[in-house]
Amino acid sequence: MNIVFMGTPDFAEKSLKAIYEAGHNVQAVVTNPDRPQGRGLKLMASPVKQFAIENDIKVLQPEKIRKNEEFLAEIKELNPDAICVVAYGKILPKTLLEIPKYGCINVHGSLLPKYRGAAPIQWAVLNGDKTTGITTMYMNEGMDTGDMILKQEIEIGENETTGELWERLAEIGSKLLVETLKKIEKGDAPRIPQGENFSLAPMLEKEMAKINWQEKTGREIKNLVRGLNPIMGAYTYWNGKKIKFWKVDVISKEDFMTIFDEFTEYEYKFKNIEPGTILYVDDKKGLYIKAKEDIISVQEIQGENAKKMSILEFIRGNKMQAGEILE
RNA sequence: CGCGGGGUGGAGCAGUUGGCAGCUCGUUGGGCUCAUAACCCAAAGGUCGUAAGUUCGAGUCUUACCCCCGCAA
Repeated sequence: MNIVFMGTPDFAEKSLKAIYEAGHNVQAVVTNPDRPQGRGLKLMASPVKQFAIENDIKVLQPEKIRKNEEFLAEIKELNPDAICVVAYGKILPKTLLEIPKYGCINVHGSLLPKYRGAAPIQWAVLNGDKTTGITTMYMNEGMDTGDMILKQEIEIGENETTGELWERLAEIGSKLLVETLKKIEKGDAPRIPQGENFSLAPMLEKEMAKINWQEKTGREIKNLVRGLNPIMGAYTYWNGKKIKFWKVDVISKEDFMTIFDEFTEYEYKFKNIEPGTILYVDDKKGLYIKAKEDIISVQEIQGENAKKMSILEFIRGNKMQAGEILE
């Protein structure tokens, strides 16, 4: 099949590679323009572009698509059988959607119609979902509102981070896309409307990365930490310094009391301790912080201007003390 | 010329106005205990990122370079 591929990050690169290796003729790749990125703001090519260059595929990088006649003409010229869109980051205009005879196929990182939008994988982890998956669909003009073709569900691990889930879904998505194309080619691809019952997964806002000790339970904080790893990292302030948590565990109050039986005699005080307070810290057992209901045990942490490290290493160099309050 | 932090024994850090290179952990050896991510004793391990400069004397001040990291997109 003649295909034009549109996508930008590594998630998309997996799919591009899969259809390329499945023997489809990738006529061109459309990806976001190179952006200054990384330290020193060097101009970086997207993973999709890099793959395309390595394999001698034509690369198009329009700044915008809507009302971009030159770009549209170029695609028409190629006359692809299908356009595959994976994490491209732009909504496509009708004029483009109508070009390929098999339509525009999208790989989405959730089980639609749940989590339409830019950050489905992140939200699945943030909300502590047990399962999620991949959906392929025919695109239309809305935001992930097209008719669905294939779906695959997977379980989310108890401790799985967005980054880990992201990679697994990229893999699954690439396979599902190849399968979808196969079905389309044979003409037996289903077309399932999404219905009215949907939810949204909007882009993540910067503010949400700050841990709200007053209102969040330990479990919610753990989901936040998992969900924001490795995109932003959930953070809080210790002694005026920003520290990020990359990995935490939740411990119930009861279990905590078992580990530190000296606390049982103060249990009556426990309710009055402010959330965010360091209950216990040393370089053997780690760092324990009171959350709204339960207790958080920090595993992996990152100090200001430092790299990630295990909590034990961090404590050796940073003299944290029980009773200090994080905010 | 986007902003900022940093390179000190294996790990994480401290090192004050330049004046004997330190702390916690780990490692090795020994001891102790019913027992622990327990405790006690001892030891090993550093050209303080590289090069030059200032100085009686530089981890510390100056300059250049290399490397690492965070923010930001």
